Amino acid sequence: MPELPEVETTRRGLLPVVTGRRIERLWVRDYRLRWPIDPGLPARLAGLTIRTIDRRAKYLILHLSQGSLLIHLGMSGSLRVVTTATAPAPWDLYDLILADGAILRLRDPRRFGALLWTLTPARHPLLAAIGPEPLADAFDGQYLYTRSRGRRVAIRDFLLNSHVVAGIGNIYAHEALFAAGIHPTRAAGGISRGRYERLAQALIAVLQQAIAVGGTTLRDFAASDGRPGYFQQQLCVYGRGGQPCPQCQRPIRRQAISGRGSYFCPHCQR
DNA sequence: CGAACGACCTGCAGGC
DNA sequence: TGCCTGCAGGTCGTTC
Repeated sequence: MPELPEVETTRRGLLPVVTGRRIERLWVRDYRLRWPIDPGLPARLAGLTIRTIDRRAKYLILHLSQGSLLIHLGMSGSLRVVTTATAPAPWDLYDLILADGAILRLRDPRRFGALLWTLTPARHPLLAAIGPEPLADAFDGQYLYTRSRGRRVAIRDFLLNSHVVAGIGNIYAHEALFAAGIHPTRAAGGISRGRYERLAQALIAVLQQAIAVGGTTLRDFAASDGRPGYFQQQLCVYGRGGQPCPQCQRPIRRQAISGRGSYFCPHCQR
C-alpha cells in the first residue's frame, strides 16, 4: 500500500504526537511480521523516550533514547493514533503505548511489514544500500542517466529498485513515466539524458503533489489520524486501464510487466 | 554484477 | 448464495 508519500504523510502526522514522549510499553498481539518481532522487544522499549521520527525510503525511523525502531508498512500497513477506547481489529498487530495514553496502533492484514530495533539505523543492512531520496539534492536526471547505463531492465522496474532510488512504488513510477512521456517497458539503458531529466522532474513533482494532499488511498490507506489521502483523484494512468488518457482521450492500456500491473497510454508514451 | 522469478500473506472484486 | 480465480500500494532471497 504505502509508497513514499503515504509513509511521509504518516510521519508528519505522528511527529507532534510522539516527539519527546516516553514509551509506556509495546503490546504485541501477533509477532508474525515479515521478520518475526523480537520477543525481547517489549522489555527493551519500555521506558525509552522517542526523540523524533525520520523517514528513509519507505521506512519510518523512530529515534529513541537508546537505539532506533525501524517500521515498514509493507503492502497493507497503516499506523494510526488511537486511544484505549478504540477496540482493536484482528489485523491490529501491535500497540505502541505512550506515557500520555496515546497509542500508535499498527494495522497490517497481509503482515508484509517489519518492526525492528537497531543501534545504528543508517548502517542497518536493510537501509545501507538504499539509493538517494528522490526529494533530496543528490537526485536528478543526470544521476538516473548514469546509473542506468548498461541496464536492460524495463524503466518501470528500474524505478522500483530501491537501490537505484528510494521510495518509488508502482503508483508513482507509472504517474511519473506518463508525465515524462516514457513507455514503461522501454529498456532503462536506452533512454537519453534529456528524457531522464524530464523523468526526474516528473518524479519530484508527482511525489510533492501527492504529499501535499496526504497520499493516495486506493482501498484502505489512512494517515495517522485516520483520514484518507486524496491523490487518487489526480491519477492519470495508474489503475485506469480502459479509461481515456487525460491528454489524448485514447484508452489507457493495462498489461503486466514482470508479473505486476503496468498502466500507460500507448499513444503518449514511447 | 545484473536479471528473472518465487516467496511471503490476506482481502476483495468479479465471473460462473 | 457460494466457490474459484486473479489481483493488490513491497521487496527480499535464490538461482542462473
